[in-house]
Amino acid sequence: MTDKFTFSLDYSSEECWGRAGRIQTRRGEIPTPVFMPVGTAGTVKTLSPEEVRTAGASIILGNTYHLMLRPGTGVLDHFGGLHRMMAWDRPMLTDSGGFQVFSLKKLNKINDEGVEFASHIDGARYWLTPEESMRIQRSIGAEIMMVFDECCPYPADEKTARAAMERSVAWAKRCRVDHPHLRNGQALFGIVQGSMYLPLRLESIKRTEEIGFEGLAVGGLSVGEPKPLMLEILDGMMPHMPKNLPRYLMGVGTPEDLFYGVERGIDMFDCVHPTRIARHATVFTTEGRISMMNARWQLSDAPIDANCSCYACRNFSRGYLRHLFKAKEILGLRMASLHNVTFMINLMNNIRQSLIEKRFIAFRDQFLGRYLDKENK
RNA sequence: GACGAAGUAGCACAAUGGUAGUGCACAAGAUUGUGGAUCUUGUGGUUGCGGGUUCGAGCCCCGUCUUCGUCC
Repeated sequence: MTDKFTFSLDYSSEECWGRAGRIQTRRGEIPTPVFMPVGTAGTVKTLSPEEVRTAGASIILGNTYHLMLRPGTGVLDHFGGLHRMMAWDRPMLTDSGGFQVFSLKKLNKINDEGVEFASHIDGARYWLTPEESMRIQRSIGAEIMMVFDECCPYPADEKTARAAMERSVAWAKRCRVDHPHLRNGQALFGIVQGSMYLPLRLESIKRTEEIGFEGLAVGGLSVGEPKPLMLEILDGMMPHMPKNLPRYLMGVGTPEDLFYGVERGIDMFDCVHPTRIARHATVFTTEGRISMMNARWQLSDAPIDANCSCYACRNFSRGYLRHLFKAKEILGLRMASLHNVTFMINLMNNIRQSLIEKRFIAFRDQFLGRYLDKENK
């Protein structure tokens, strides 16, 4: 494998901040904008790698925190990394574990050195530092690694937000020192923090960009704040984000979020939402979200979405899928997951095409008009 | 046939003589860098039937029907 990692732009929209490009990696190309399915613990839950490929995924996520606890770096090293262990040969991105500092509140200690976790599996204590996160992410072996950051909760006062931002910058420098440009063939992305304070965000962009990374992510959004506030912060930030780097909005989003992000210049998205709600029977359609548990589908011969190319939509009725969920059959979770992942990826492909063909705004308005208007269903 | 026990929401069960509840099921929501079936809310009762006692009965008394058990 050659250690390549480049980002190039095919087209920048004149209608909005959106752009279409491609990331070249040693394991293949990632067209952008891209939606990345999340495979936290070495699997996109319920789906085989072949299914994830068929859904059209060009890259998936793995998670440092979870993989460090289980199977651990010893096992990962034995198998020569996660790609080989899970039989996924396309690109991969790993989160740094920083988010779990925020989302798993059972951490005992956080200081400038790092974070002490109590494992959610057996309570054992683990130290995670920027250097340790880099070491673990090298064992996993993803094409894209993320810096170890501190994501502060919402709401947070300005002092708390600044402290988390300062610490994230300091940790980002340590990550870059520990993991120089394409060490081990792996790229490293910085993460912008600053909570809902635009001045902090802008300072974070500047100081993180100066460190020098292969991509820049927006962290700390979609953590419970109102959607308009998230978009307001993005509006303020995006014009100041470097144009020559891929821009990654972490942990977002929903179908509508893809439009909101792309038109503001985001190139990469990841989110557990599509696969999580799928396991609870909620699926996307071009006319909005529906629950496959609803009684009204009992006698329905229709597929989830007649325009969808996934296996579930080509073969199964809503009536059958409802039965599977009511009977708690695993196939229901699998088919809903496959559909939602396929839906997000196809939607992003269409968004990319609409950008290139200079009709993004029209496509956005047409899609959201139907998707968000649930009254007509 | 005799004796005993039990009949309460679709199901399984609670409820000193004082506003009939819980779980499951059913129904509708929620879920955003995943702690793998979670959380929230809601619908649903002539307490087998008929009398009686009581200010008041799911509960006490009588009758009756049904089910289960034991014995003949």
